[in-house]
Amino acid sequence: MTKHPVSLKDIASALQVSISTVSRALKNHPDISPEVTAKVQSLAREWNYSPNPLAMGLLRQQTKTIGVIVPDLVTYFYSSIISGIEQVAKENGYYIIISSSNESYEKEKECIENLLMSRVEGLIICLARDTVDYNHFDKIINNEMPLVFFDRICRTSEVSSVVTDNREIARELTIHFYDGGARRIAHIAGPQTLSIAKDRYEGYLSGLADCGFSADESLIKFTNLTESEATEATRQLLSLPKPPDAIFSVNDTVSFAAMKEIKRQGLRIPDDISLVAITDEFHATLVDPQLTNVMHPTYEIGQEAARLFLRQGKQGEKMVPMQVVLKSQLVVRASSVKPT
Amino acid sequence: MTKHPVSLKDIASALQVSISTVSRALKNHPDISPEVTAKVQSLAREWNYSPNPLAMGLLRQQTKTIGVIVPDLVTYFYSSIISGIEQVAKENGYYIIISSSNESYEKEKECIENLLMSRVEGLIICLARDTVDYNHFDKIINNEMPLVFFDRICRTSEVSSVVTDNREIARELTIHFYDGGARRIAHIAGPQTLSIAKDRYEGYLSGLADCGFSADESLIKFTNLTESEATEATRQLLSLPKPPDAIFSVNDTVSFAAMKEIKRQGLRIPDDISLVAITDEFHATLVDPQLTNVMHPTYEIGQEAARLFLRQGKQGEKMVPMQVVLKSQLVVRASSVKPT
DNA sequence: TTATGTTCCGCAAAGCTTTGCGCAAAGCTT
DNA sequence: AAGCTTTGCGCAAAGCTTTGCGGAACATAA
Repeated sequence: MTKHPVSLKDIASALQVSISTVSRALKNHPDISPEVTAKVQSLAREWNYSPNPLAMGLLRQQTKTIGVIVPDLVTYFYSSIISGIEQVAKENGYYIIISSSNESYEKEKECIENLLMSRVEGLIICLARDTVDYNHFDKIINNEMPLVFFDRICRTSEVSSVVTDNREIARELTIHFYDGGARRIAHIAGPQTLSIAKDRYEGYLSGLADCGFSADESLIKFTNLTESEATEATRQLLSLPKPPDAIFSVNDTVSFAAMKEIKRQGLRIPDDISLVAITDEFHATLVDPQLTNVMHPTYEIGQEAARLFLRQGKQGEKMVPMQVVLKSQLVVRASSVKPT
Repeated sequence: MTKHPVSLKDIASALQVSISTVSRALKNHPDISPEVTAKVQSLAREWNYSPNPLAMGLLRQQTKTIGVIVPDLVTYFYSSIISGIEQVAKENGYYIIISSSNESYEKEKECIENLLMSRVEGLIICLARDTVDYNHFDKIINNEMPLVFFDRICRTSEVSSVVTDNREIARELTIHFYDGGARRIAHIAGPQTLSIAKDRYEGYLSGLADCGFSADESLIKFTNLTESEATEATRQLLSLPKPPDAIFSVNDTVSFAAMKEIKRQGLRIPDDISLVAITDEFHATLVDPQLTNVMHPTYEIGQEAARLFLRQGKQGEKMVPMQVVLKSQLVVRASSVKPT
């Protein structure tokens, strides 16, 4: 049993032919006689030969590797997006290296450096929460290296991206609250430097307007998306002289923090407060009452991001940044329908 | 701006010295004069040189890559274990390639083939649910390639592994039910081909014995760990003439399926039925009532698995399979304490 | 001046694969 | 039989890095 993987050289010396002959025989090159070809192929199969990706990479000057940076690894949202990326990547012969920025700007820069050192062919990135300037992408963009942002994006005129229709769904959702009987609709927002947070905030305002309301400053709380700030924001909202009768929270972390705080105070959902979560079906149906939720097509986001990436890799010519917008879905459950 | 990453050759030709001189200068080899060393290092820094991992891999005959196979990617349990692996791997200059077996035996074999073709240096694996024979690891074991199992393990006399104290925690948990007032303690078990399922089942029996009970066949249901079978098992238990007053479910999927079904039938937790979940804190505290849970040290499992892996890689001599057992923690919350 | 010793650097091979080109032998034509 | 084509294979370079060894240039000693 060979300790090391078998190479063309091994086959060549076993068969007393040259390495080039083996290489050609394996791809049925017409220069090689049928007899030799047969012998080579049969031995290659028997010994389970497969080309050394390192050597191929060196030769072709490509690593067939995509770097992926996400704010965290353990959330369903990101892990299922990664699954989507992985599937398309694998189908096209690519590997992915996954890094987590832990929502930190510094860590994000570090990840990029590391991935570039690993010679990834390009990057698929979801911005960290703390990322507020975008110059660290200069090097990548200038080198015309494939780059795709998803969910939290920036520099859209230069970089392709995949997003969901955040503005629109936030608007729908706000109107849904109104239709469900809510009249004081609060919003726990995220940092306005973050594209998704900004879009959802604007959608919220737009929805309010559609319902004939103007924004009430006291019903809008900005957070940094942490559980503790979200809890605090909820607490403040609930202690208002006239508390909200519905809360639209900007993402899943905030949604669940709000829900916990509402329950902790002994308030009833949706009777006292309607709630919508941005999360997946599993989590939405896990709790009582089941949560109306905005479901993102996470797997598809990943797939689209990978496809966008691959498209960039191909056309060496003129790269036109593209933006793919996927539709989220509002699934109405008990948490947002007030008893009549 | 160079389109391609800078190589030793680029620096060498810019400085009119040989490639070997550049290589040596970068590592402060005494053969190289201080002047040349200084020039080389300064240009290397300026041009942001970093060695090509492909070339290094080819030279050293190592890819610095660990293949990781998990049953699924989107569960907190596995994704946080992967985080742990990733951290230790990165610290030691290793990359990881993650594959999902989707709980399928066939897919697991396929993943192994693919990873071997990618020239991973070894594998860290959690067995798929459907894996019932273990011959597909022969090739890896015979080649003395580093291999570590975690959580769901096999061939322990040949392969190192990381597990939690399943038997013991299952026993404790059963006794905890008894102490909490339960007298008909049911168990929704998993396939007995799976090490963890078997261990927990045995721990359950042992705990019952400690409480002076013998096992009641009707209170034990075997499932394949899917949500649907778990729901069905719960339904059967609840429809017994004398239904259980506590349910110990073998894993998180089953735990939540059981909880949902119990609630669907309008039964109260813990008043009618006590429940313990095997899950993380986030999920345990998300629901009403908060669930007593068995918390696995997931991140540490990943770290330990990676460390075991690295230890194997080093000592080329005699490889002694090691088993690391980590302690799980039983965190008591409302779901298992019956009102007195 | 010659022999010996340093100092400082380059050559080349190895690791694996692909591919343009060259070359020998065999077959064919006239 | 001489010249041409075809067939079938090998050489070598390129992609990047490390490292043993050889060697030129200079310095020192006798």
